[in-house]
Amino acid sequence: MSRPSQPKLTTADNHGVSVIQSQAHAAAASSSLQQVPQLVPATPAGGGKALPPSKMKKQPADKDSEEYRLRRERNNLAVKKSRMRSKQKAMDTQQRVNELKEENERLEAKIKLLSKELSVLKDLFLEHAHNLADNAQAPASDASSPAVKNASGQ
Amino acid sequence: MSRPSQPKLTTADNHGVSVIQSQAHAAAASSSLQQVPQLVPATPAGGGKALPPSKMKKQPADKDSEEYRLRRERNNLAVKKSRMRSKQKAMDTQQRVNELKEENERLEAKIKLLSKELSVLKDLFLEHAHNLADNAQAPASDASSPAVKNASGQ
DNA sequence: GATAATTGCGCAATGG
DNA sequence: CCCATTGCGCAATTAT
Repeated sequence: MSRPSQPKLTTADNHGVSVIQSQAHAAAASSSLQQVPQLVPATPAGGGKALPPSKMKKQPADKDSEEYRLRRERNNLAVKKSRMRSKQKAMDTQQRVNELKEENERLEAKIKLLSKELSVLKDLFLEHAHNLADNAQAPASDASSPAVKNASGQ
Repeated sequence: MSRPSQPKLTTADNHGVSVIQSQAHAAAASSSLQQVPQLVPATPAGGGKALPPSKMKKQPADKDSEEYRLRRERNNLAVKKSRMRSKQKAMDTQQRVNELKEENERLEAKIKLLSKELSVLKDLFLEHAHNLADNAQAPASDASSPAVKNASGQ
């Protein structure tokens, strides 16, 4: 699922199967399903007005009709477009996931770093606090007393 | 290995005559006629077939064949399954995006918090350092540290 | 080689 | 009315 090979196709006559248009039947298959042809509510003649909210069935879609063919083609185009978009969107979403994952890792790393820094600073603070306490208890020496001595307590 | 397919004209422009897929359902709705002219070589007689690199056309897929119908049905099932999965996957991906977004926000908030904490601690540190310096310079005063001004930055 | 999975495409119904 | 979406089937390809 990685190489969208081109859907190469050829002319209509290379496979013995492709049939061209001009087939005005909507037949139901034998066992399975198939769409159903519908009755024809005649042709809307005249000014084509007066369309009550009744059940109005569409004509069986004259496959030969120029109109029909035209609409079909347009729709096919629209379908193609829509599907393309859909696919594109999916890919974009996938990419978004990747980006977010990356971002996530970045943030996680940053958090780790900050935590570390914080931890160090806190330790320093505690150390200082102890020093101060010591100094308060034994304010004899004037300066330069980084050496830790007291080791009692908990 | 994989040979790139041939160029397939899929231009989104107007095709004069659209080639409809093989939809040669011969069955009629009203006037049922379940007789489809199928020209099938039937069972290959004779021994082995020597079909060298020639053009061998597939048979027009006998639509009436039980075999055919069976395969179609299976394929339809497979198709449905495949599409379902595809759709599901897309949804999952979308959801993943949402989750990651949330997670990111969470992390971002945490970073903000940690940064704040760090900033405070650093300020405190600087303050202390200044106090110490002051004490060293003027060790005569008692214990009245004036609020030091300081502006740390990042 | 057979079967299952994918993929492109067209049709029709339905929703804007 | 036109376009967009969507479910569905067919057939060709590809993967197992």
